[in-house]
Amino acid sequence: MVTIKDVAKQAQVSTATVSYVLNNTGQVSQRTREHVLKIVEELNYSMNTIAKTLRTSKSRTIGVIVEDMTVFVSPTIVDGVNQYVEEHDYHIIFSNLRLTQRFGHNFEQAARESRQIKQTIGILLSRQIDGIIYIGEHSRDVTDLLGTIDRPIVYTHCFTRDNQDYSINYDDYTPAYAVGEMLVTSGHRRIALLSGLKNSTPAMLRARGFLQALEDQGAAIDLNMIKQCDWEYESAHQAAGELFAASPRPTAVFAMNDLMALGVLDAAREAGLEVPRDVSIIGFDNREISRYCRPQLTTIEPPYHAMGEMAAEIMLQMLEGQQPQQRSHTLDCTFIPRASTGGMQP
Amino acid sequence: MVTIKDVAKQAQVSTATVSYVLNNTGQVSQRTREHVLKIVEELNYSMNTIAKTLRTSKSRTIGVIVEDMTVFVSPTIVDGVNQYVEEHDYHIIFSNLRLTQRFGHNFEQAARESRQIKQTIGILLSRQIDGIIYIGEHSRDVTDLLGTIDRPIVYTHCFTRDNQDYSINYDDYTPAYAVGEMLVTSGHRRIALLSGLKNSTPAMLRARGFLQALEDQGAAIDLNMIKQCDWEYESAHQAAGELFAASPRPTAVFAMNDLMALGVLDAAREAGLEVPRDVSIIGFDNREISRYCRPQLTTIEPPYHAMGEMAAEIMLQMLEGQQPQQRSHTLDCTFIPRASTGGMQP
DNA sequence: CTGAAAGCGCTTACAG
DNA sequence: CTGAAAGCGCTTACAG
Repeated sequence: MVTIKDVAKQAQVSTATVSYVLNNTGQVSQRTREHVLKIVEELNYSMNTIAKTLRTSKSRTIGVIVEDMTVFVSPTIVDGVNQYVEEHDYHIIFSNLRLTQRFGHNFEQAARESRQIKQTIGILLSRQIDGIIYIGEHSRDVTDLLGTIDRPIVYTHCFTRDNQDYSINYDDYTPAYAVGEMLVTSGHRRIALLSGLKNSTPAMLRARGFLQALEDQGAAIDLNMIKQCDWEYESAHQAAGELFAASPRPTAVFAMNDLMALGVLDAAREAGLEVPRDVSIIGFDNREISRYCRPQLTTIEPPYHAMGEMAAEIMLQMLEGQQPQQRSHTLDCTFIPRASTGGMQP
Repeated sequence: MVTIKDVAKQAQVSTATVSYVLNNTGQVSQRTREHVLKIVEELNYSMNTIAKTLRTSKSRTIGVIVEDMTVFVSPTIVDGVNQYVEEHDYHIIFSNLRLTQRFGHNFEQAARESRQIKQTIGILLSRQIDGIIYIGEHSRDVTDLLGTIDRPIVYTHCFTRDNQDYSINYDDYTPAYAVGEMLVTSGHRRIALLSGLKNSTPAMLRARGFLQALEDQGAAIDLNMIKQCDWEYESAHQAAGELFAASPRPTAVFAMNDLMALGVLDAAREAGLEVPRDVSIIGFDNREISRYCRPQLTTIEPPYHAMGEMAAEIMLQMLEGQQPQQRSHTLDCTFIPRASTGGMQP
């Protein structure tokens, strides 16, 4: 391995000078600089970042902790983080908690296992990461999960109580409001809502936005048309079956995610209803399946990539010594209109 | 930051002794050991891995290069790697080439951009990674893409010429053979094959296995029933449309991936054919969509997680100084029977 | 503009 | 069984 010392000897200068040239610090004459650079080239010198880190105690490495890599949101967020940091000459050291795989969706249990999380953090810290980006599997309160850490943390796809920390999430309320508004203005009056688990923040926000839109539009809210489901296909399939069997049945259904919307789609088919002629269906997430089911599903796309980028951006700002003003960021979703929605026939 | 020196002073021993205790090396009396450990605890000492790496030039960190994180195979493979290395007290430093996003599927271009890959590797190397695991976006020859590196490399979901290097892939031939065999034995005689791009290794192997099975079963191979597609929905949708319009039409279609199988599914519906009564359809990949389309798709699941684990296993073996015998590993796929296939009515 | 030297936090022959 | 000391490859006041 060729070191700065080899370069210095070969170039007949001190290691200090080589270091100055390499880092563009200090005052070095143009002549010396070029000479050193030539030798660096000749010797094919490559910096030992580890040594630099030990000396400067800056690793230019961000620890990225993802609750579960195999959940569909994770790769895109990680990709966003990765893209941003690489553009700024940082790197990522990666830890996958595998929370879902270990504990299923029993997050109470997982919370108790925060010991494991703390251990993971300890390991990352021992590698002198400059900060931590924590990527939640679903948007929820993770206060106290990580413990106190004397380094910058940015949360994304999750948050902490009272915005103690920096967090990047997306806006659930507005797109749900838009869906409600859109359905009413296109003539629907009997609109059903299939909710995710009720203790979930996104479910709450989406319900609130949706119902507010109905109210603002002067549309009656029929409590029988609001069904509590669990984010999964089957619960929605069953609930929609009941809705479609009732009389009068809904002419539009907003399911809080694409999986549930698929359940609705199948229930409609089984009830002999045609989509969107007889019933409009809207999902949330813009998962791949929403493009390949028939008819294609109108849905809402959360800005996962942008969340990753922004988490990285805020992190690097902090590492440059800035104190970003706003703690909590909420990015906009995109409405994806497809074939599963249509206006009511007059 | 509390260092080994602080511990040594507090414990009234030398830093050497502390190091011996921490690493379970050298001969330390039980008494001293316990005392040191107690101080370590009290001071909440945590190792500076960077310093250790500088000293030992072993970072216990693997560089993982993934061609594209957002391609569906990647998260699972990464997860496998990550799980294995963490269980063995290694870590991952992560780089995403974003090849598809930058160059689309124009891999000739991408190959020329191997300069960028080499730069990425340079950066990883400067961080003193112990080895590199390279994860391809699709199974293909990546010889010379990385250049020469004086550290262990393991390729997965791709390979190099003549098995120069260690590589982990899955077996394309056998499951394709099994599909052909299964279709013939369940009574099908007119069986269509929708191929991926012809210059692709998996497409070639799957075709070979499939056709061999037909031949071994004594089933006639009708060249009109073999269609060259491009892995995407639309090409398969169109090809299947033509197949179903012809007479006689196929009673079974093997599409080389799930996306194409969906195209076949839609073409069947449009042709008024019921699946599987009128036509059986089989895909490949076991993507999420294959479970949510109707009818659910019979398909084949490649062992992505196991590939990641095995890549990591081979890597760690090399890092422990072993020379694993076998260079090229081929793991088995799993057949996933679902509702889109059925036997021929007699 | 350049160099000598200390020091980042560890490990490891070596001596005792 | 334990300690003194060199050294991993860098950076950075400081002196000149």
